[in-house]
Amino acid sequence: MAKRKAVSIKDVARESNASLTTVSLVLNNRDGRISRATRERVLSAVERLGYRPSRLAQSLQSQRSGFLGILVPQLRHAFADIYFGELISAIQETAAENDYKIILDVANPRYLERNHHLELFRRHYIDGLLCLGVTNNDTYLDDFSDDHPVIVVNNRVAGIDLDFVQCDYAEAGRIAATHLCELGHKKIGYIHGATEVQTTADLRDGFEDVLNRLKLSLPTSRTEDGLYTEEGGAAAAIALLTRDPGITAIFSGNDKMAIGAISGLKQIGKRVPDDVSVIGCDDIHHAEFCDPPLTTIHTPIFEVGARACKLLLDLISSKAESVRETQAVSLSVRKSTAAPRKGRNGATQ
Amino acid sequence: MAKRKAVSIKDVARESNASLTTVSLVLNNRDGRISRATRERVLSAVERLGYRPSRLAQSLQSQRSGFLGILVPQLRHAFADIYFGELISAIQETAAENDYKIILDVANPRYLERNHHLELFRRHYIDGLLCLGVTNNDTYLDDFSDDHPVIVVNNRVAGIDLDFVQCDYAEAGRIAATHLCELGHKKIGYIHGATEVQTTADLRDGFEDVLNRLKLSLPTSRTEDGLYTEEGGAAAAIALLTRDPGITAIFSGNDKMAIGAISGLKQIGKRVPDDVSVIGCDDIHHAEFCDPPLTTIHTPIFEVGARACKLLLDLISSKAESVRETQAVSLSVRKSTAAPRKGRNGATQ
DNA sequence: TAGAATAGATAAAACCTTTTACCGAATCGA
DNA sequence: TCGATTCGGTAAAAGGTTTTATCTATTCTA
Repeated sequence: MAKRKAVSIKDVARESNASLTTVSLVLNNRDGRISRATRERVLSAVERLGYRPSRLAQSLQSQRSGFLGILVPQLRHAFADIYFGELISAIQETAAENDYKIILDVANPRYLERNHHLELFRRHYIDGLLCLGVTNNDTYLDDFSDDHPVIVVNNRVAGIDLDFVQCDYAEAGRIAATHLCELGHKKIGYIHGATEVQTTADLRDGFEDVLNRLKLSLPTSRTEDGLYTEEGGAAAAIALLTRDPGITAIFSGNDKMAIGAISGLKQIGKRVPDDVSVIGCDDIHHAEFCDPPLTTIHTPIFEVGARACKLLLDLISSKAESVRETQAVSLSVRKSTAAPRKGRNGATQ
Repeated sequence: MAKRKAVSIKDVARESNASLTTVSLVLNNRDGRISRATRERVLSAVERLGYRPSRLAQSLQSQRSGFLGILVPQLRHAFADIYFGELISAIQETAAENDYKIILDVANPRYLERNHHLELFRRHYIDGLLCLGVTNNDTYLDDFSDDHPVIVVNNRVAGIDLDFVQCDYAEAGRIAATHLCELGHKKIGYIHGATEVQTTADLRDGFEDVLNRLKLSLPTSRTEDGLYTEEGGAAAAIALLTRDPGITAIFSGNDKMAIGAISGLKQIGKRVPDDVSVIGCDDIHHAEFCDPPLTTIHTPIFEVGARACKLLLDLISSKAESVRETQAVSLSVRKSTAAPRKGRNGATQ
């Protein structure tokens, strides 16, 4: 691993009998002031030496790093999560198309305590930041001053005035409720994720909204925390059905928990959708391949990621002042929901 | 977004009536040459001004970027894949512990054609590179010269002499074959992933090795490509059983395809494991929550990622010269494998 | 008290670009 | 032929660090 010294613009200048400036001008195509002969001489020297400008020096000079940061929360192996993966894919693709590179950071307590999130800007690591998996407890978002381009992706933070791009989770809740009610369900259980996530609150609001309008309530006895995980979803479903065997349908705050719920229901001898319907939210790739294939609300996660990245770039280049966008969602009907069986239909209990 | 000028070391020097050098010396704790009084004066100015050294300037000076690159292949939404996610989690965690940050790049054809992978080093983006999801077709790996720290993660490349950290896939194949044979299976199908991946070849070699030793062959008729996806796994399982209904067990090159295979088998009325046993490889988190829970080979992916990152850092700091490591794998028995039913046991066909 | 040693601080070079301001030579108009 | 353009090119500053070599007091030794 012997580091041979990197070739710099000086070497090119010497090799081509031109000045530093001339080389730089040629390379950056600054107005056509350089003669054809000189240009070719420089270019051939560049080729010969294999010269490539140092991005460190360029960034230092231009005061732009060319990096975008992605900040994800600390979860069990954060990046192994399909939801974050999808967002990150979208962001990196969009960034690459615009000649930006992506830096990945995990906002664990130690990280925040040491103000590493602020260092990101202060020490010129990045030109803009995308925050994923944010909750209402993430007060560190308040630290970012107005002149730091920051966008919250697929979420909002109650009480903090930040730019965001999100899906319409209130509408998602309404669609799920409407679907189940139209099938004839009356006693519907709800498995929720972390309540400190704003979109989770939106989802529930939309869901309850429709239920209330139809005079169907959502008592806390039909509500369980599924911890956003498969295990949690399974446990929640079992708890719900044990407490209230009259439940004929379950709405789960995400697909992971929905898949867990189906597995939990099977464990206690319930068939899906014959005995209990299950509807999820997200439409992860895997949803199509469970047994039964999962009916769910499709949320355009990839598009949200791509859009957030694009708008962040606009923020950086001052093409935009403020970003607040909400994307439409839709129902994706598969095999995990059906009409309740006659005779068990709510009235039994 | 009015950018107020960032405070530099010069400002601190002025504010504290000291020279640039003194400030730098204080900040970097260079030998105790600075008097207590001066040190405090400087530190208080730093505090007052909120000064943080520019990492661009530091990197330019030190010729170390403080970044590690992760290069992943272009797949459908690469980062949404659990396998890559797990590796990336491990790498980012290890990097952060060592004060390195992670840059994410996707090696699509355009990227490689423009030699962006070489620019990574030449233009001082990164100090070292980790290549994920590499195949034997990835000749671009040959471009990296000896003085560029590069490690291939959980793979090798036939014919190219590169550093790597991997799981013992040959052993994984042997374990799977042994498990199925011990249960009494004779006609075993095999769903493979991309044949251009070296570890896939290792896996098959180990698998066939045991089969051959027991005088059980693996004819091509019992072999199908599952494309590494759930859909592919489902289609492959259906194809296998259609072609040879006597098959009583299937070994799948990864868990995703195994889960797809189970779903495919159900579609054609086969029960798992009653009619057909299925064993996977990887032990992804989800494997525990399928129906039935998947028997699989546990590969320590997270550890491989962490180890690869650690060794890359050793390479960078010249603590290591060359890296070649193979991690042990183990059998994780769940509910998707069982002894074949009497009377259908191979002899039928 | 002269000379040496030491403590404390600094000027300047180096890292590598881009950009501004300037200079000399050739060309042009009158 | 003189003055003004234009053309081709360059020196130098700026961007923010770290480090080396150097300088000036002060204290110590003989």
